[in-house]
Amino acid sequence: MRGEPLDAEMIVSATEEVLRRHGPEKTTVLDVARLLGVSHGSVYRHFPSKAALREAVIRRWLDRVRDDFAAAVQDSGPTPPDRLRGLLTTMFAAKWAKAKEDPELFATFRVLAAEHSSVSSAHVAFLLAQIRAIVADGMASGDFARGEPEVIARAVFDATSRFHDPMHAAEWSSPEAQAKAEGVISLILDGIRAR
Amino acid sequence: MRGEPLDAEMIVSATEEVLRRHGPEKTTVLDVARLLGVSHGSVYRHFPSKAALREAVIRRWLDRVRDDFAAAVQDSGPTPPDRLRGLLTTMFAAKWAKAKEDPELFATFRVLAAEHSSVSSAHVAFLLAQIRAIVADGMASGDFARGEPEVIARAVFDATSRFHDPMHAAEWSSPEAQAKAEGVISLILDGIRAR
DNA sequence: TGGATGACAGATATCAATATTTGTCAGTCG
DNA sequence: CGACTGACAAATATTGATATCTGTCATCCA
Repeated sequence: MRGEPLDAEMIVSATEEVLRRHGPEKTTVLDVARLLGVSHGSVYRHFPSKAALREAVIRRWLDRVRDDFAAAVQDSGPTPPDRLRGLLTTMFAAKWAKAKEDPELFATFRVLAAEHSSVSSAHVAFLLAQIRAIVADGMASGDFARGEPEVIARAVFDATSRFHDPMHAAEWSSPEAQAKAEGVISLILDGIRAR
Repeated sequence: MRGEPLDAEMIVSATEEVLRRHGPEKTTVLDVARLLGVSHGSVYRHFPSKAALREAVIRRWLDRVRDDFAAAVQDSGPTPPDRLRGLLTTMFAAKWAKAKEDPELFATFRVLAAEHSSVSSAHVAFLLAQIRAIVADGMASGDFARGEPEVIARAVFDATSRFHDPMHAAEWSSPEAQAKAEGVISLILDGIRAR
């Protein structure tokens, strides 16, 4: 029935497709197997449980978001303040665009991310590291006031939750969202700038 | 069966009681009428719909929160930076305490607040006004950098969403919550301080 | 021999029949 | 008279009988 041999990657792709079509509530292992033209027993040969399969899907999804984001962030500006502003702006824009273009799919991945919090913690850790790197640079160059980069990066992340946490996705379509984000970014940049 | 005449206030209190006992999903107008010893038709004499009744409940609840909060905020400190820190700290502490002491009831009011967004917008407007007053004072006294108090207050409010928005209540019980809040408050205070 | 299958038990979801609730209003009673 | 009642239609929720799904495993077959 199929030419290729069945592997984990194929199963994850098929699961993503079913999730896209039916949403997180209605996707069953049986649907995934059906799409692949195999029995559901075969899926269980590659993943120990439905939960593990869903976790693999959200992990791959977040890995792709990470790669896209890393690519988009390259060229922000020369000085740390500009780069931090660029990083945050890019981060918000990327999430807002995804949420807007396909709200259903975005909600689906939000459910999966909530289900597998350790995977999303890793994603948060990555974003935090990006911020911390710029903060540390800025402290070294004298653009930012000295302090603990880890702590400052965390504060920047927390202060901007409203603009990057998927929990707030419903607010992102509001017309003031952009202005609010800029207000908070400016406040933060003033907060960490050297005096 | 009852000594007192039936009025809107009694009905709101009874509704609050039923909500406390059964949660928002399971409270019916019939339950409320039963608790009061009247027919449900009598309730409809005072409120045009179940939604209007629920709105009255959330409005009274938020009015009480506002009064408690206004009382608690009186004595924060002499200078605007101290007062702003005090205001935010008090605001977070008040909400965190409520959420911790009775999470079910807190969740109930969260549902009602989401249902009647205009009522909660009014509450947000009150909190914003409190922040704006201190920000404006600080600008006048020279403690804070000059700017548009309205805009700055909004940025302060948005940057601290994570610590006051009931949406994030689940995170408030985490041990790092306090430290995160302090990190963001410090960042903000540095951001608005005069240079 | 090792990946794939499908029958199976227990858990979960679906669906239609039934019961409850919302909101109205003509009528009761103090 | 005017606050209150309770019968009622339409909307919504509950229930329990039925169907589907998850996860296991003895068996198949390439």
